[in-house]
Amino acid sequence: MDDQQRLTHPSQGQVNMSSVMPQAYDGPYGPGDHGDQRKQEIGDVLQQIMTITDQSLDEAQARKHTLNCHRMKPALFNVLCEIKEKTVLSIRNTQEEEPPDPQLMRLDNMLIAEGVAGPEKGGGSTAAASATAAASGGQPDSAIEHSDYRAKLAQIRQIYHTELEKYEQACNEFTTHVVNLLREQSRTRPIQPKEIERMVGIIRKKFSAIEMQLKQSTCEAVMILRSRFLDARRKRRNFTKNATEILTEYFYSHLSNPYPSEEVKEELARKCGISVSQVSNWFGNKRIRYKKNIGKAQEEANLYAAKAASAASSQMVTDPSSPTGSSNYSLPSSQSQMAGQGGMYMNLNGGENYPGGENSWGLEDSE
DNA sequence: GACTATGATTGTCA
DNA sequence: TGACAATCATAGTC
Repeated sequence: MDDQQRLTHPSQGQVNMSSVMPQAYDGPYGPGDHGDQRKQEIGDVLQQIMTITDQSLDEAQARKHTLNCHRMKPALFNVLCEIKEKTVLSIRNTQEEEPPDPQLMRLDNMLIAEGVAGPEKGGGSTAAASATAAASGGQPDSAIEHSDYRAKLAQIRQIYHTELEKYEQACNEFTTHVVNLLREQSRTRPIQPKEIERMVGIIRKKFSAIEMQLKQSTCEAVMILRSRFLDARRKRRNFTKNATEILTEYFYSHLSNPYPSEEVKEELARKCGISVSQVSNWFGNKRIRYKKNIGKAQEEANLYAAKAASAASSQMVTDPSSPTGSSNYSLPSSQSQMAGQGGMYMNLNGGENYPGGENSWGLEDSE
């Protein structure tokens, strides 16, 4: 039996589309079988459905009850089922599992990495702690800023979780509400469990879009916080006068070979209260800037030479056995003596131990 | 606000 | 991988 036949054939016990259409209706029991009366009844039922939303809740409940008990209800329900069957076909295949949103995954990963989402790790910013430590080299200032950063991050974390909780709660409430509504409606119109699932899916999708916005703005907030607190360039602090003094002294007392070993760098870092990489940076910058501005550097070198010489002479008075008084480091013997006597610095003008002279840190005769 | 000093970063090279 | 050179970005000074 084809569709057309089925739709118009009354013997199957089905009420078809045409049965609710007055112009095509012959009555479920055949033509002339009180057709007009039944048409009227169905018309009434439909009218009641159309007006049900305008009525008060109690009234509507009562009407709903009447409708449910109506003898034509199963027949009408079948019609609706049939219509549904036809229309749902088009959406049936649209519910395939979607892959996880890469953008959402990226946001999630970032929030976890930053300690905003996921389990709280040591104040919510282990990553921040390591980043700060690396950037600051353990300066006292950084401790204050670090705790400040942690506090702000914890604040962001708290807001994020509060908002997320709110969204989830609202989503659950709304979903429950809609599911209940659909279940209730399923008594008067055909609603399959799959449709309810689909509706739940739609709601969840809408809420996850809101959630994504929340995650996005949280990420932005963390980025701003990070750039404000952790960007090393932004938080550049000049070294203490003492630290600069120590480094400069070492530089000029090793001018023929201003390349401290790792051990010396560590020692300098410890004395200056900075990191080894900062020491490396400092020497890198110093060497380049020394070369670039040799005239000015010589002035500075002579200043340190004079200082070293006076220190050495006073050392000689108090401890004549000491070979050097200018440096706290275990200098190579020749340099120590030169530095102790101010010889190396004086040689600057003679062009022997600085890049402007014969030794341009080619390192062949650095020691 | 302009200018300089300076610590840090980045890209290149040996 | 360390050094160098260029550059950035902030601090400090005038």
